[in-house]
Amino acid sequence: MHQDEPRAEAQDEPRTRILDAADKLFYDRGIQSVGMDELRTAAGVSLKRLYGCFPSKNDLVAAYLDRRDTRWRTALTAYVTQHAATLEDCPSAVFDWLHAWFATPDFRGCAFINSFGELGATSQAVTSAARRHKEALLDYLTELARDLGVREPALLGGQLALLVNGAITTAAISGSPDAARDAGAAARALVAAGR
Amino acid sequence: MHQDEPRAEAQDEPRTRILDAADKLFYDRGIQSVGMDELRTAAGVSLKRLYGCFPSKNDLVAAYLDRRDTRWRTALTAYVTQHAATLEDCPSAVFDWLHAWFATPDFRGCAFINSFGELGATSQAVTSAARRHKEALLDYLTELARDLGVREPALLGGQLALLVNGAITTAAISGSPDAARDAGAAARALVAAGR
DNA sequence: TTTCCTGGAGAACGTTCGTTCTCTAGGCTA
DNA sequence: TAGCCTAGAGAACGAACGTTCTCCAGGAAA
Repeated sequence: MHQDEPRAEAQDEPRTRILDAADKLFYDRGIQSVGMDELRTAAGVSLKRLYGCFPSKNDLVAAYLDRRDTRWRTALTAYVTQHAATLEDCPSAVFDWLHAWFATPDFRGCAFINSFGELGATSQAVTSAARRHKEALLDYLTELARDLGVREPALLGGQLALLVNGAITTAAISGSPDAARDAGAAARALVAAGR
Repeated sequence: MHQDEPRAEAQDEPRTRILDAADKLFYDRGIQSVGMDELRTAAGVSLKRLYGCFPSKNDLVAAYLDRRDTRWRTALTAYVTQHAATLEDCPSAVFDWLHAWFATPDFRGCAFINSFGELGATSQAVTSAARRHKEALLDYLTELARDLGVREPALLGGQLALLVNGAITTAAISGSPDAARDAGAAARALVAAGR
């Protein structure tokens, strides 16, 4: 007799396996480059079950982006709250986390920017997912700016978001994580100037 | 008898029409979403001539990116040299030009970032085209920083590039050109701090 | 007029994709 | 054991893609 997993986990284990495979493949190679058949193979799941969990590829893409949004922002905020000793250290911690991400071997830019560039013109769902993600990032950074007691928190928050997005795309295209350092320095200068 | 165009122009008129159609369609909807047949129709050219000018879609994509690179950077530098009264005005002029671009009705982000997100993982040609484009932009901004007599021109140039790329992606996803204003203000603050 | 060459229109080919359908094996209930 | 339901494996389908091929009209050359 084999060991049984807990009920709830076993229940959506296929769904999780599919999402794991989608996350890896879609992020690595882009959405249109990955077929449902390859996805099925990677997830180790039958086509019937794949379409049972996600009625269409669009649904799977939406779920992929949704899960990636929460995971990415959770990882960022967790790192910042854990590694920033003081409030003043928070902006630097953001870019430290980015630097570590950029140095990851399979880093390939922002999934939302990539998806938007690929499908934004044809898929309203992708566009709004990207918009929600970037708005949530902006909200977080604006809140951070507000906590810093800066003169115009909305302005600084927006500028930090520009630096984050610029660093991500630059690091992806250049293939080097250095952009995070320049961005961090710029962020510190902007915070200092905004007081 | 109809009027004859000049020889050289008539010679590659089909090529130009193809590139014009490719520029519009690829930029508007992404590369993989546009088929060669639709391109042929938009260019008003036979399939035979299309494949005579560009032996494969990859070649057309490369030519599309190449022409867009030179046009984009030419337009930027022309605007800056024309609208910046003093050297100090140059950074602001860069972001003024971006703002005007963002407000264009068919603005849809950076063609190179979009192409990279879509095909960077599968096409070495697209990756290196994007890399060359961003490096050329970085060189221009670094030169600009050097002319401003700043302490670390390479650092400031890189930071201006981050702001430019961040503003482009943010404007594209948010659908608003406001990012250019925040980026311009950040650029001025960074220039002032770098002296 | 006949022949030859160019180029256009679009049919055709082979592949790939998203999605559905068929067939079958195996486990549960009676 | 007999009947039934589930789910897996993968064939099948219709559409779309990149690319090539066929056919034919029309102009230049002799």
